[in-house]
Amino acid sequence: MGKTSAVSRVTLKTLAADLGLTEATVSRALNGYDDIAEQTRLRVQKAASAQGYTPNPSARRLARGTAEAVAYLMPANQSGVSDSFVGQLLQGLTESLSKRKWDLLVMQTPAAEDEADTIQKLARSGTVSGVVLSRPYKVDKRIKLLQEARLPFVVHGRSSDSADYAWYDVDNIKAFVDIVDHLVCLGHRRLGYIGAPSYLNFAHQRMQGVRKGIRCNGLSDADLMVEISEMSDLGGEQAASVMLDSETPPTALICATDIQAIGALAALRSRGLRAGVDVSVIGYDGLFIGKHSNPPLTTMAQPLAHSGRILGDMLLALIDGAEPRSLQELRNAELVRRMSDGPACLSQN
Amino acid sequence: MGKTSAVSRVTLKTLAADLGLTEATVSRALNGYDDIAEQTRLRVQKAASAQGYTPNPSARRLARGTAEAVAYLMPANQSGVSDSFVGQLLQGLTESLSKRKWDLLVMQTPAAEDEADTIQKLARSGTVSGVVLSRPYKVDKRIKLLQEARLPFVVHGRSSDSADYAWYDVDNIKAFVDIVDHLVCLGHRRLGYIGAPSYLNFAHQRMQGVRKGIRCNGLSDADLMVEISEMSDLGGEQAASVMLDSETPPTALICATDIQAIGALAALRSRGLRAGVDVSVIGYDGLFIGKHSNPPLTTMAQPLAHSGRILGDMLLALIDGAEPRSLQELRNAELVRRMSDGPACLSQN
DNA sequence: ATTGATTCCGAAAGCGCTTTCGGCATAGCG
DNA sequence: CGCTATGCCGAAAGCGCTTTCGGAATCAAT
Repeated sequence: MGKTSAVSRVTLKTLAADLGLTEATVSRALNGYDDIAEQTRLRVQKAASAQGYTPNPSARRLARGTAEAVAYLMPANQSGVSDSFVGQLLQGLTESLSKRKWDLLVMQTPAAEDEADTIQKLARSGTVSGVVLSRPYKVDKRIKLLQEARLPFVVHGRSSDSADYAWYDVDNIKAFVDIVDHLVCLGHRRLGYIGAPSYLNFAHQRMQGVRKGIRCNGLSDADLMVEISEMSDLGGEQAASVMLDSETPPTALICATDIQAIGALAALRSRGLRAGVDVSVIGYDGLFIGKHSNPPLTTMAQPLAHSGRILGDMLLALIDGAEPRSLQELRNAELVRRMSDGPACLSQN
Repeated sequence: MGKTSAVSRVTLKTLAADLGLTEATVSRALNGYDDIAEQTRLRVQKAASAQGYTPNPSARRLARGTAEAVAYLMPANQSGVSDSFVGQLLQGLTESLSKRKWDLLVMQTPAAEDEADTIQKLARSGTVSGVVLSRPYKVDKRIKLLQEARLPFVVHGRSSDSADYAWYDVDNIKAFVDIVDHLVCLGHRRLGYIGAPSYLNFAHQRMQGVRKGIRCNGLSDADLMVEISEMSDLGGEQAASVMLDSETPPTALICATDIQAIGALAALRSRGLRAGVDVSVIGYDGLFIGKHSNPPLTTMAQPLAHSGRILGDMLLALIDGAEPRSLQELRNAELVRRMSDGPACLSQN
């Protein structure tokens, strides 16, 4: 009862029998071998589509020894706020994979303990012939495991040692240097940085960018106040509060993510400070929602429009034998000025 | 070169050889058959984990005749704004499925033309043993196709005829009746409704809810102004603009989704109108971002915290043979009052 | 000691498909 | 007309696993 359809499947065997041919011949006819008479090929194709034949993927994969599928390793849901980019990424991935009619699996790497186990299983079982990994850690065991397992993979982002694998990333350092440049141009000299936990490599990179920007602009570490918070609006709000309530509050707040920046805006509002006038706030991500925050958020927008497709294409190339090192793509983020930044408020100096 | 690892896989055969047993015995030992001596079972399990044996899923699926996988049919990306709930849903689904170690595939139903084809292929190929469908249309061909294919499925939402399949949905009608009630209580008598395309059934339901609320409160159709827009901030803004610029603008705007509501807020601002004071705006979804809009958005929050897990559990139950009709769950949305609603502004009457 | 019931494992078939190999035709050549 | 090429298809093995069936031990019972 229930289990599976009572409808008799149409298999190669039944098809072949119907046509008076062998399974082998039908298979080759359908798979474009050139030792099949054009006429029979047509006959077979017609019958196949007429009877609605669809090859059983398990059988084909078993026989071919290939998975015809890749896995996307979802980032663990940090602090409640589910990542809105996941949907976009998946969409691009499916697009890319559908060209070969491959399947896309999504999995979550479980607790750190089981990480190794899970990935090794994934590799050894041959469930997939490739993996897309999102948001790597600074040192990411999963990457090492994938390398050891010789399972092709591409990373959305980079870990600290990114030389030997394929990745697609945004130049976080440059992005945050640019932010600092921008703020210094506006006259800001005391900056605050609201960072994210630095085991996430992008967070580390962004922090590096800020420090580099400070140096390049002739400022010193004393001019930079740093607070690390979790990646949520509340985290950003708390971090901003700490800085704003300090003795010499910064005149500009740089945030590792838009979510935190939006929290920072709330902190400003609750203190009667006007973002973009009294204190500048700049975020990173280019989230849609920044357009509607109060005030609209100035942000570094990262290009992730086609990242899913790009990652998918990279992975396919990799599986086809391309060199991982030849598949490394670095994009630039772009400053989107809205209303939360402005010239340094001199009265505060 | 590339393709697959050169590392010799450990299969049932090698394992069996190592142990001096038959593949059959090893298989049964690993799969909990009770005709295996406890002692040998232990021996086998030890060797298996020591050598890192992981069964080839394709082979197992082929032999067992079951897919051990389900598919999630992503909603087509309406108008650019990718749906943030997808990530959350997938997380819940993977959780639920991991209990059985099943795989989760994500696919997109392609253009309407290929819909039938795609679903029939999905069913006939036996790629998956179940499907989760999101955001159905008012009349949804996919549902009929899944029924005909006798492929177990659960729907996140409902189509117009929801009697015979399993679903998990929010009571949209009640939610919007409640919104109308709330606004009428606040003294509003001229309402505007910013709806979504009604081929999406939830949009249809919400519209019904509004109309019902109007009737129940003794108002007439003349008291309701309706604009349908696409589900985006711009759509909402345009729809709101039309209504606000009309001869007798409504004193309250009900929006089918938060995204549109946020657009409506923008329309208010650009006209110098204060949301919650001059005009009330209420959205639906309970999106996180509404907390930070300008002003914070009053909204009907739908419970989707565990929807993924619930849908997954439902699907598994269904595959186990449960009656679809016994797997229908209706939840209620909850009004979250923030700052965008308030008493009707009498001066406008 | 003989019988019948248990316990445990091996043998074998098969899931649906792919792919190599060989063989029978037919066509082309001298 | 005999020869080698070529075109086209069938036979068969095998991918790695599951599952039914039967048989060889071991045990308890008479």
